[in-house]
Amino acid sequence: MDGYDKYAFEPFAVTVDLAVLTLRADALHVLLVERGQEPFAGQWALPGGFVLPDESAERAARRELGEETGLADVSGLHLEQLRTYSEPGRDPRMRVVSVAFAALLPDAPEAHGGGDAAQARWTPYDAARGLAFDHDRILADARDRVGAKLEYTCLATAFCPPEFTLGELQQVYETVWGTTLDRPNFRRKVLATPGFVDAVPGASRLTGGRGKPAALYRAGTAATLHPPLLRPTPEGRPA
Amino acid sequence: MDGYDKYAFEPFAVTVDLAVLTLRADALHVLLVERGQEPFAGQWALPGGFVLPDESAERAARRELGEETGLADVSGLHLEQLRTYSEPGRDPRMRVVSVAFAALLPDAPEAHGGGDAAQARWTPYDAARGLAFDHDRILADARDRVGAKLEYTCLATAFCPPEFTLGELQQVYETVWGTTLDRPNFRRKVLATPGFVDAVPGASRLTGGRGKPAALYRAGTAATLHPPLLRPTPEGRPA
DNA sequence: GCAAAAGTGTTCGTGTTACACCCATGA
DNA sequence: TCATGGGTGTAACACGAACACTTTTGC
Repeated sequence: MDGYDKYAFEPFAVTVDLAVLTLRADALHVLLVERGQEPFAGQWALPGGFVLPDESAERAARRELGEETGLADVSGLHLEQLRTYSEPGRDPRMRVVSVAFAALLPDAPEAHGGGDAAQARWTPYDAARGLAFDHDRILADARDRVGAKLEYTCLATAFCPPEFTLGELQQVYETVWGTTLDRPNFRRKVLATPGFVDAVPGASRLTGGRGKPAALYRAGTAATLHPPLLRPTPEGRPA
Repeated sequence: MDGYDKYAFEPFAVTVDLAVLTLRADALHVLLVERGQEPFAGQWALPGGFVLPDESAERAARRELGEETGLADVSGLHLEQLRTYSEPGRDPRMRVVSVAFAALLPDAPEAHGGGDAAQARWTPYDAARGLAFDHDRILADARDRVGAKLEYTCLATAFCPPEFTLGELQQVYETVWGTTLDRPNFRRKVLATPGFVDAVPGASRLTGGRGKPAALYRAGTAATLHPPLLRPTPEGRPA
């Protein structure tokens, strides 16, 4: 920004909105809160709140994440800034600029509703329509971003518990992308990427009740995938 | 955001910062303005300004882009939201939240300095250090984003004039990435991607003074590249 | 033994890489 | 005719897709 007319600025409210995503029963779920007052009273919305005077948007997002999920420690969770929504009419009351974030959780504690929200609920992504404000759009952007970043980053481990099987990791990809992947090829691809996952020596876990127990892995230190793990059916090809 | 304590918000100034990028003499250049007042008086900074009460950040960015570059029509230029910078101390005067954008220009008009800025200048990317505020960081983020998007989108044409040769398009990649590419392979890759470029029938242009005139192309309608055009030396591999 | 899930091996085709080579133009 | 840049051809190779097969567990 520049410094001319330093006091000729228009006051805005700055908030954060969170698309808190997790995987439950092999389906993408998002944390929604029920609005208690107008506008959009009774409707569902993404959790969020004001950015306080002494904190950054990132800090505000992490604070809200802790309040809304009820988790004791949210410091390790993946939080990603999506973009900022600033259309003048997006909040009917006043001029509100909102910095949107996506948060990725390994597993979801069922009980919540802490913080400001009267009621909070995990909702399947496909059922989360008709949200307050422009939250439908924010949620769709969050899913797009996460889906795209699975291709070229190690983000998928953010949906997994500290120790996980390759089958669970594959489920993350299949659930977010809505596709199926070839298990042998997926396995090779992941293991061939140094730093994506680290094997837990000797550890294994029975997954489906039957079958061979799967070896356990931890998230590695790598952040990006080279070469990327591309989706089977690319959609972005306008004739 | 939620609606509780609807008037208990802290007023923020909201601004936009622009990393206006172009290619001059086969080098990435960025548009900088010289600050006339404190803080950072006399230092160079990215152009930008306040978001007005009735406009979105995107509209503000495009307005500033027109003012700073002096171009009559900026409606066709590529403008991309990078992220929002909201650290409490980033502006010593007050609480300023800034939405950063990258703008890509095909060619740069030399004369400018319109708008608010006392002086504006195209600066080679590598020479643009020591900027005011956190603009070093914003500029670096802009370059990273643009470099990454060249891999999997058709963004490169945004640096080219309406009609361009494949050699010029290749120069975009080589300049932004700082690498060299194999010309025959680059050519095939681009032409094999439907919608990336459309041939201008019969048209050709002499490029280097000598040599065979190159065929001309226009930007196509496709937005993404499948499969992507990966950089020769991937850097994001923490071992 | 059978079903189910993990893990291994192998083939085949596509796409990238690395070159050699030809074409058209200005000096 | 030479230098320069555009354009074509092609063989080698790597990678991913597809699928058969083995292993280990619970019932």
